[in-house]
Order: sequence, then C-alpha cells, then structure tokens
Amino acid sequence: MSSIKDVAFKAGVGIATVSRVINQSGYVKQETKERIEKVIKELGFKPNEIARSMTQQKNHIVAFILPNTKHLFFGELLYEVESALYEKNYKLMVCNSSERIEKELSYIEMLKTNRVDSMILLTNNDIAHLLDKKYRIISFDRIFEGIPYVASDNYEGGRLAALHLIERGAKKFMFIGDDQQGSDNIVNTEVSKRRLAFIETLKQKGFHHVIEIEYPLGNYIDIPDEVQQQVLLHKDVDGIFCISDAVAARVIKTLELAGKHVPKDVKVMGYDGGRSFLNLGKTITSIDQQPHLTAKAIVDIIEHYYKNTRIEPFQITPVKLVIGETT
Amino acid sequence: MSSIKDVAFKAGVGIATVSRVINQSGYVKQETKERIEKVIKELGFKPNEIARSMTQQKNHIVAFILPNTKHLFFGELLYEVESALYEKNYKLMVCNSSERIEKELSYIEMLKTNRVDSMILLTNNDIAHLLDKKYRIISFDRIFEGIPYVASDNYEGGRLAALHLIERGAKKFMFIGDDQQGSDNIVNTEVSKRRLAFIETLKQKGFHHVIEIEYPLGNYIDIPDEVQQQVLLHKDVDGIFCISDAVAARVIKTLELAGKHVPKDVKVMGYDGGRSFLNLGKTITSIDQQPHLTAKAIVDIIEHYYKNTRIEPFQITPVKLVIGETT
DNA sequence: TTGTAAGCGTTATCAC
DNA sequence: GTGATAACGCTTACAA
Repeated sequence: MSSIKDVAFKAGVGIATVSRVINQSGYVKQETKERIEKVIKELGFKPNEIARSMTQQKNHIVAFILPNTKHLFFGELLYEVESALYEKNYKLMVCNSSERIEKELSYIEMLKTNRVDSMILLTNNDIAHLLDKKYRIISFDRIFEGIPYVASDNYEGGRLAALHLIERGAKKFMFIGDDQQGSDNIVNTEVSKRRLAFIETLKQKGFHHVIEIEYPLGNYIDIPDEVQQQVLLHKDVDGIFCISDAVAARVIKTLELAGKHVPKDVKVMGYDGGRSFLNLGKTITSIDQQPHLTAKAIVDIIEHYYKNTRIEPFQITPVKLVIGETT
Repeated sequence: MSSIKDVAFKAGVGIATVSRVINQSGYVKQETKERIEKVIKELGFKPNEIARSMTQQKNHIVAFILPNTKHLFFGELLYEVESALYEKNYKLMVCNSSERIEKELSYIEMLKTNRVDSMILLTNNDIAHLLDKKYRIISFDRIFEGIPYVASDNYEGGRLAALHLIERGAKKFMFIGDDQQGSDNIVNTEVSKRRLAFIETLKQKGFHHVIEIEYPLGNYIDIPDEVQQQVLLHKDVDGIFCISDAVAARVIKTLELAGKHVPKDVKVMGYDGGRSFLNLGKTITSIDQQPHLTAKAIVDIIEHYYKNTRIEPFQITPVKLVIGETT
C-alpha cells in the first residue's frame, strides 16, 4: 500500500501538504491541491487509520459488551446501535460476555490498551468498582455510580402493561421475572421498575394482590421448570405480565398445553416488542422498547464524550404498547 | 496512561529491555526482569495496542459483514464466530450491510485503510470484482472466484429434508425459497444446493413432480403474500421444505389459519436449526446448520491467513436433522 | 502557501 | 544481556 510519502514524492511536494489535502485542513493552493488529488487517485492511496490513531490517540472504535447476540432483543439492539454509529463514522466491536465476569473484564481491558476508545456495557454483574471513570463508558439498563446510562422507560412499560391487562378485563395478576430485577439487588437495574410500576399501578386501580414469581437469572432463553409449574399452580390468575417476550412465549405454551386458552382464560403480556418473526401461533402483546431510540441515545452520549461536551447522567427513552393476540 | 518509556526510566533500564519483558522475547536477566515487572505493576502499565499495530501493520481485528444481526440465524452465527475468535485473541467488528452494496463497499474499505486486517463476508450482492485477492477475505455461503469460503453442507441438508419428509409419509412436495438461491444466478451460492439436493433426492425415490416456489430475496424476515397464496393454492401438497425456519413459521401459520393441520395434513420443514426460542405453538422440524462448526472453520482459515500457511479453497461443515413437531 | 522535523508508543536491528 | 536508534505512517507546530 502506498503511503503519504509516495504521494508527496510523486506530486513533488512535502508530506505535510498532502496531509493538509486529505484532511482539508490549512491552506493549500488550488493548483497544488489538484495535482495531489490526481496522484492520490493514481496511486489509490488511502490514509492508514492505524497511523492516524497513533497521532490522535483515538481510533473511533466502540466496544459493545453484552451477554450474547442470540437473544432476539440483543440482536435488534446491536443492529440499531451499529447502524447509528455507522452514520457518525464510528466502528463497533461486539463482545459476547456470556454473562461471565472474567470475559467482561478482559474486554474492559481494551480501553486501557487503546484497542477501543469507548464502551457500551450491558451486564448484570456488579463490576462498578472495576470501572475507571476516566474512560468513556456507557451503561445500558444498569445503574453504576458515576457512569452515564441509557434505558427505555421501564416504569412506563410496567404501567402500560398493568393498564392494558385491566382494560382487557383481567382481575387476578401475576408477574414473572428473573431475580436480578429485584430492586434490592446488588446491581441496580432500570429493569426492576417494570415490576415496580406494574404492581404500583395495579394497587392504584384497586388490585392489591399480585403474585410475583422471580427466579435466578438465566440465559435469557430458557426458563426453569419450576416457573412453569408455578404458572399452572395459580389457577385463578388471568393476567400475566412477563419480563420478556421469550418468557411470555414459554408461559403461553405452558398454559395452552395445560388446556387453558390464551387470551380467553388468561391474558399474557411480554416485553421487548413482540417482533418475534418465528412466532408460530399467536403474536404476543408486548411493550416495545424501541431499540432504535435507545441506540440513538447511546450514540448521542458517545458523541458528547468525544466532543468533551456535557454528558447527562442518564437518558430514558419512550416505550410503546404493542397489542398482539395474547391479551 | 504510562508508556514503555516511563517503565524503562523508573526501572533504570532501556526501553528495548522492557519490550523484551512484555513480549517474552530475547534474553533478559532474571533480576532485571523482576524489577521491570514490579515497575509495570506499580505503574499499571499496559502496552498500547495502537502502537503495536503500527509496528506490525496488523491489529488482529476481523470485520464481519452481514445483512443484519436481527435474524436469529445471523445472531447465532455471529455469537459463535465472536466466541471462536475470542479464544484466539482476535477481535470482531460487526458490520450490518442491510444488503446494501454501498454499505458493503464502505466496510470493505476498512481493509485498505488498515482499520481491520481480515474480513468475513456474508452477502448476496455480486461484488466479486471488487474484492482484491491480496486481502484476507473469507466468504460465508457464497462462492466468489479466488476467495476461500465456508458453508454448511447444504446438499446434505436438502437430502436429509427429502428423506425425512418421505419417511413421514408425504407424497406431494413443495420447495419454498428466495430466488437468489437459484443455481443460475449471478451470485453462486452454496444455499442453492438445498433445493437441488431436495429435488434430486425426491427424484431418486420416485417423486418426480416438485412444486418450486421462488420469490425475490427479501429481508429474511417477511415473506410476500403471494407465497402464502401459493401455499394454499396447491391443496394436494403434503410435504413442504422451506429455505429457513422463518419462512417455515409463516407457512405453518398460513396453513393453520386456513384450517389445515400441521403435521397431520401437511408436513413442514424449515432450515437453520429450529432454535426459535419464541416458538409459540409447535417446534419446527429443521436442518441444523450447527453454526459453531462453521464458525470454527472460519476462524481456522483466518489463522491460516495470519500464519501464511496454506488455505483450503473451501470448507463444508456437517448439518444435522432436528425433529420437531411439524412433520 | 509550503516544507522540515518532532512526536505518537511500540518493535526490531545492531552494536557494545 | 542490554541500550541506542531507526522504523511504522501519520499530524501538527514552526520556520521559511
């Protein structure tokens, strides 16, 4: 690959002038500029980004640490984040943590070694004390002291779910989620507000008894058998709000296998947007997190980091009720 | 961040010696080594990877260009590729092309500008002539002249599908796929062998008439209404093989809405592995591409590139029949 | 308006 | 065993 030197030599100018042309910085005589551009084209010269990163101590690469890219919501979020970054000319590195803290840490090292210069963090591990504030870090959904975060409006999501189930005529409610969502957990997560809002809203409307099923945080895909048993145990429940569409799908299947009709006997809602394209049977009523909006908020913060402008401590993006066939 | 210079100064040695210690190259007296390691720890020094890339003209970053990360199969493949690369200490950049050729080209530029030093390409666009053989490029599923590629055993997949449907008692067959899969297309894809094998195998078993429905390549998620109408039109068909689980899911839903029972009236198979965790209703019988195996094959080729060892022109990885509730 | 040269943080060569 | 020093390809003072 030809370098700036080759261009300078062939055009009979100094390398600084070539640099000025490719960066459109400083003054260059029109004539010189054209000559240089011609040579650049002839040689097919492209500036070496590694060398640029070297002088600027920045590479405009963002790392996204997330549990995995298999979960439908994560795949969508990743897609939106990458698309939004692309517009602004940042590049995205994916880092599957599989929820393992040691993998997360090894990825976080990339900030110290200048492999990436900013990082989006989506984790349930309590790694706050390991996050150096001097780096450009953004958290999604989890609240870490001193780290800006982005989340969709989980409280509103829980509220909408409660109101919708009430409107559909449900009288006896259940909430199903994984236990990291509890408000008294080590990791403070925005997600816990789904349950909170759901229960508070029901209370306000006169429904004081809500069955809460929480289970150990899993792989986002499978839910334990006990949960399914619990669902069948409470035969009078007719309105169920699940922490995700994946959980809702399982719950619906469990109910139907047991001879219950959804939504006639039981109304079931999920969370994330119901965009499950492999949705055999019914489409799920859900709360859409609108990942394109959270992605935009994340990229906004990243830009503020790079521009050294003021960063809001957090950004909450709107959610939307999506009515499917399960309520 | 402290540099190698700071370490050298504080340890009272030259920078070359420090370099030898961090790279475990060349001879360093045990005593010196220990002193340097102590200083490294004290300073929290980490070598700057940008500078390293500078001298080595390599950054061990791999780009993965793919249509999107929303499709379940892509999300899985991405996960497996990233995991396999992680083991070997490579980093992965994701590049959603949304099937747009200009985005693909802009990502391919990253090879020229040294932002990444190898690339996995998953595309339906005919960009063979734009791919410079001097770069480390690997294609998934598509055959481009002179570019090594990896694919799962699509022929075997089609064959297994035919045999399974026959075994389940189907007599009248249909294939549903998108038209880029046709063998006479501009882009030569391994995927076309699914159809080929399906039809050839049926013929061998005495079934000579297969209805083939092909439609313009879509976004991998929606299938056109016409396809669904076609499905209902051929009332005597009782064995359908679809190009993906996503398509199969739609077909099944269409059939069931029309009052047909799957699998009693019609047996339907998909492709990709049936791991649709949002699978309400029935689980789909499918051909598992075993993305962990293709991922491994891809990473193998990448390693050969870096080591400058001989690269096989292609790698075909095994598939597996997964029996669900739709056949 | 342009060119020279220092510097970014490493690695690698070559004396000592 | 070890330490200067040149390179890697660029940006950016500073001088001309």
